[in-house]
Amino acid sequence: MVASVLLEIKAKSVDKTFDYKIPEFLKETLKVGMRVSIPFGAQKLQGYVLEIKQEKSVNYELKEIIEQLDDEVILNKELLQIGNHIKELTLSSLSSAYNTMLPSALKAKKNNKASKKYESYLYLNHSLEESYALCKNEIQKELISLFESSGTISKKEANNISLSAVKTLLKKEIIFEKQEECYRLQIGLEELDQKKELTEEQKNAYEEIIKRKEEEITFLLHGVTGSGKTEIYMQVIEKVIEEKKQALVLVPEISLTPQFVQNFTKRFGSHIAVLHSGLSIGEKYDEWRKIMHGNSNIVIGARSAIFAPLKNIGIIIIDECHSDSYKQENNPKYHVFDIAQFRSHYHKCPIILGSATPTLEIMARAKKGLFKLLTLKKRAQNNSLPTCLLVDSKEEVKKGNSILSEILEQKIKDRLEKQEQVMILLNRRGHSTLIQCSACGFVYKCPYCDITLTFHKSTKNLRCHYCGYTKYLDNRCPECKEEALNYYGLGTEKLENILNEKFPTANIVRMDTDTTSKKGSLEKMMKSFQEKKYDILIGTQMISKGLDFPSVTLVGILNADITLNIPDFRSSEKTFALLYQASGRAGRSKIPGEVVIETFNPDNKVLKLVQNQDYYGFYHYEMQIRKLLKYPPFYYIAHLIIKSRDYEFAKEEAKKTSEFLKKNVEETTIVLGPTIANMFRVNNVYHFEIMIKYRFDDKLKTILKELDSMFLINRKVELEIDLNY
DNA sequence: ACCTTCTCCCGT
DNA sequence: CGGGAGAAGGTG
Repeated sequence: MVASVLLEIKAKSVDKTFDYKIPEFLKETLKVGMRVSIPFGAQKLQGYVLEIKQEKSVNYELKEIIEQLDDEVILNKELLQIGNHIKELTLSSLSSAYNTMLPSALKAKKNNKASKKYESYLYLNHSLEESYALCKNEIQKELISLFESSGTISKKEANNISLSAVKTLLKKEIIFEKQEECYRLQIGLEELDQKKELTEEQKNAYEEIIKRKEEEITFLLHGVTGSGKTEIYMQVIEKVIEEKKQALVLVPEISLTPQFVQNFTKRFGSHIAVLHSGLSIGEKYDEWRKIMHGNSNIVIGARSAIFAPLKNIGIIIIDECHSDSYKQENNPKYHVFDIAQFRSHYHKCPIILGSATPTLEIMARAKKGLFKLLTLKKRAQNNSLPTCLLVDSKEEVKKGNSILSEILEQKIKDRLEKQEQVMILLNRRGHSTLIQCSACGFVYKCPYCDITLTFHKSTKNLRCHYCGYTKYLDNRCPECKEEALNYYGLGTEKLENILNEKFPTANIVRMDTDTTSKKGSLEKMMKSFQEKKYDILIGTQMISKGLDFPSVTLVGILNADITLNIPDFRSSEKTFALLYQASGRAGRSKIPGEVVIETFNPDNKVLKLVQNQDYYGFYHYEMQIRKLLKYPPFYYIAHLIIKSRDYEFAKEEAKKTSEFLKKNVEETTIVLGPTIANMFRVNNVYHFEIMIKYRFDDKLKTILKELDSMFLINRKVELEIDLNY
């Protein structure tokens, strides 16, 4: 017997299967979808068995499989198909598709040796009554009583009660111990919550979804911030679970998982699995196996959780569906929604897209009738949306308030006195983003990328936010040796220092990737803020979406222009969503909320629309622009990056690529570029980009595939294709 | 991905 | 003609 094996190498040059002989001792156990270890040239590699057949397809002797690496199938039929789907959608290699779908414990890297964890469990040798009778004292009886509910207890737990009693019972063979697989992650059990009464609007949405719960259909649940989308999700899930099906819930950021997990455990108890990048390799592996073995009926997680190996999905929920975190930045550049659609078709179940600010693409499809639109116009407890104030930073600078406007400072003071909470959004981490010597004009830049270095005060170093280059900062200018460095550009770290000076009695916490990278720190901060141990929460965009802190009555947004000025056709949309979402964190209980937005462009149309919380105003305004400039949703965009360490080479290849495309695409397709990419030099690699705008072009994919294979020949230059730009 | 073979250029 | 560097080719 022969196995076709796909190597676990992401490179496209080996993206095909190789045949191996199945040795006698594996004939019974080896199945399609398992990993094996195989000889490949002079190396020993890992691969996935994609096919098992009787005869080999080449006319020479085959090498034998060395070892079977799994005792169960890890790529079932559906996952195998999803891999092929990703390959087609993104033009990536099949191997890189499977690679992103599986937890890293199942990959061949050196540093992820997570194995199954075993723990000792105790069992009774006799019936409960007999066991009680055999006991010599009360402590032993107490131990026996622990077996009443489930028939087994962990030895660790038992030892905590009485080490000696456990020993005695074991010795007398009243109980025995057995090693069993266990799961590392322990989700704290909460007291169960009752479900909430739905409002009229919520009930309508709920019923629409339930009516079509066996169908392959996408709902867009468009509800203002605080309209109670989560409650609808939970009641739909309840229905799904009743029918012995499972729910897949996706959240955009790890910052949102603690809140979701807490709410869901309160409602549904313990059969919840969590998958996100905050877990250790071992924990992720355990959660994955828990799902694979059918031991959880709700999965909550970030992007890659869309691949959770559930076998009978009843509902897929993509919360805050506008978030760009649902698109993977590196290869394969897939979008979660495309995978969700595949699984929705496979399991015949609905998808719910939830958001207060759907992207134009999503809303346009809903308006066209491709998605079923469900709208929630009111906040759930009937409290009003926050009032919103635009402050002109130019005027403030004139008054000498370079960072906090007078009015925002006033309002913060007021909330502190009233013991209400404040959130401040500043979408830039670090201390200062520009360090310049005032004596000679020297500016610190990354030696490998075209970007200024950001100063991080707590570690007293300068960092490149692109390639990770780090350098200790001396107070002396490296050029003229003067001690005259000036710190420009505001980041969250500096803001924290300033607020601490201005409000010395307030407790302030900062949440960004720098303060939440340590395991569990995010959960801790969230909990402390929820318990009002802090008065002010400072954060980057990770605090903007979905969080529900009822005591927050004031939201301040500093330097709202940061996102607006990014050179990207989606910058308006991103700014609108970010600011609207952040505003929505205010006034989520009885006390009405207020929002203060500081900007250098108070007359900007997008900011005005945020101020009025006018989603449809923004939608119609931005749709006109997109139509005029031929951007999505009116045109699709394919985006190419040509990169090389050799500047001239990259430039030349990019030019040739563009010419090739222009010659071959449909007449209605527009090829723009090559131009210097946004981040032109990263890690000393030069980037050029080409943008392809198209509406109907059946040939395009074939052309791009051809182009891709042409680039394989030359190893000095690389082509990256993004079909869902 | 990695190992082997091929090719080209320079040196004595 | 040997040696070193770098590109090209192949792996079942």
